[in-house]
Amino acid sequence: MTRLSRYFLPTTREAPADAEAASHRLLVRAGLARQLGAGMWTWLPAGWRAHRKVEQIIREELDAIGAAEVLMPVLQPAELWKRSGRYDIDEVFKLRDRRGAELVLAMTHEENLTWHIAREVRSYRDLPKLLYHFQTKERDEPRPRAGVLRTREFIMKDSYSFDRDLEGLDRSYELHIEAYDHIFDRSGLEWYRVESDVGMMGGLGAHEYMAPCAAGENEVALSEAGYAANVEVASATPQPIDGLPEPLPEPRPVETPGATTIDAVSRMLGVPAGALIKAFPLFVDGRGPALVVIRGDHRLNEVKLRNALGAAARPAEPEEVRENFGAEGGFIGPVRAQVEVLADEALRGLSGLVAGGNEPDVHLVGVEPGRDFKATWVDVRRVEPGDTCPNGATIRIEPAIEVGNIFKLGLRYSEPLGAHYLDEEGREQPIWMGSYGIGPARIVAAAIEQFHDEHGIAWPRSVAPFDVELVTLGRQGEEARRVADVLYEQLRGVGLDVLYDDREMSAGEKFADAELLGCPLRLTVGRRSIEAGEVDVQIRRGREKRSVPLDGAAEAAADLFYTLP
RNA sequence: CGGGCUGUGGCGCAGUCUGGUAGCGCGCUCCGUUCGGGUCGGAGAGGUCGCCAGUUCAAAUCUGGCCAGCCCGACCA
Repeated sequence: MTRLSRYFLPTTREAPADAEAASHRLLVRAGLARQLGAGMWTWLPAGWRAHRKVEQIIREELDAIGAAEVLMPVLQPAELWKRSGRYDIDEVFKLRDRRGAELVLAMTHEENLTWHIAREVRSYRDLPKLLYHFQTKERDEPRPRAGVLRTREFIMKDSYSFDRDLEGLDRSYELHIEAYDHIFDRSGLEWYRVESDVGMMGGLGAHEYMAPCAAGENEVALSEAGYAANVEVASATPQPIDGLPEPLPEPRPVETPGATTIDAVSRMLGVPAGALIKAFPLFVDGRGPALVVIRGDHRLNEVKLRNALGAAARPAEPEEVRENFGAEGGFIGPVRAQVEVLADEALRGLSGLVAGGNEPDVHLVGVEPGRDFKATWVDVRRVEPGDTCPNGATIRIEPAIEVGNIFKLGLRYSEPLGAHYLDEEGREQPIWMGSYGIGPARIVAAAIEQFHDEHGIAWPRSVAPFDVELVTLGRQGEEARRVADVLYEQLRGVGLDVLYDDREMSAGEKFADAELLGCPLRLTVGRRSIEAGEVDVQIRRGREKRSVPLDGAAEAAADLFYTLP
């Protein structure tokens, strides 16, 4: 019996002043969730229903690939985390119990599960294993934001795969791709599986599932030819430069007093920004000073740079720049540089370029990479909209929220936690692991982000809190109330989840609330429709109105419901 | 962690500059009215002005400290 008169669905006319993201505003306005503190959210009944619908889709698809659900504690011994080397991560919440024992609140559960696997798995016959769980994860986020998109405490589905070898891991990974593709299709979202950075943790491969939306924290490079990559790792063919200067037989110094920016040099010399060589003096961990150069109209991608270097790097300090280049920032360049030079691929084959002269107020014109300086060629620039993807189509860049990720962990946890097995020859082998996450709350939020209008949410039917909102305009004792009471039972009888708005309120308020909550179908029973022998139906997405005969209305509603996106 | 902003009935805000004992809209309660797109009218309830200290005859208002929240950036294995 889900009667709105007794349900807890506190809708509001106005959103909290500090809510900016559409999902944040609508989660609150539609009565789905409330904030308790920074990055701490309470799911109210209707919001929790949506969350659970997402969970159920995930369960079904993971069960379908042979994964089995478990439950693990949030509170864990710090010892495990010290062993895996994750205890020092700032985001890990740490605490002590009354005896002073150190504990952590888990942000993921690799240590926990690997610990058990290490104890229980002995033989190659015990592998592979696919396990998953839903659990509250805790993260001391530096900056919670955008409603439930980034919180300090949230429920995450994590799967972990345990295999005999890399080939086995590849199979588990492929199984997860299969399951995840189904999950996100069923969730009704627009989504992309993108290549992603394997991060500092190493790893053998990773993809992220991204849902484009305005409030997204990530950027994805997409093309019509099916290219999809996180901008952090995206590669593309650059756009050509218009008006490149004529090549010179050798670099020639020119006076460029005070021109320390790309823009200033470009204007002073009358050349396009793309004709400049932008130089970044660096200090590479364990290697010392280096210089990375890219095209003047390009931007450096720090993730790609880190991957190209195979080490972390920081911008060189001003003293280090003077010491190594004989000039201040703005006038340094790769020609006759005394340090290791890395040059972005986009510079390869160009000539007639302009570079810093490595002396104050001087640039060099007519520079040709390869001829005038030697460099290691690398791909470290950020792709730009309009670039050409590897499949030959034009790149566009969209903000997106990461709703899932899959990651080939390799031996990252099995080694420190001692997860081994004996192979057919009786030799001890490490267990190959993968981990695979999904944030149900982010799917809920992304659905709202992607599907809303000025009236409220327009849920995909698979995650809507209810399939149908039944609105009666009749008061206690009126016929419209009696008819709606019957229809409510009939709708439930045909298997629909129904929210029944039986409140004694004006029609306008009930309609407005129904559109705010955004169930795929709204059925209205009032005196007018009864006299016509009909029930009025509104399809929330697009707000299309129809009528169906009162007789058989439940079946008609169900038939219509299953045709909706 | 750096930068910016905000804390005043449940929500959204004004009042703070220029100190004089708190106001508006929505919501809520009651009465009447209306009844298929947030009806209309009337009467009410509800506030330690984020917290602590200081200045002052007097502090929402001035000063100092603290706390919380939001936005941008850094960060987000």
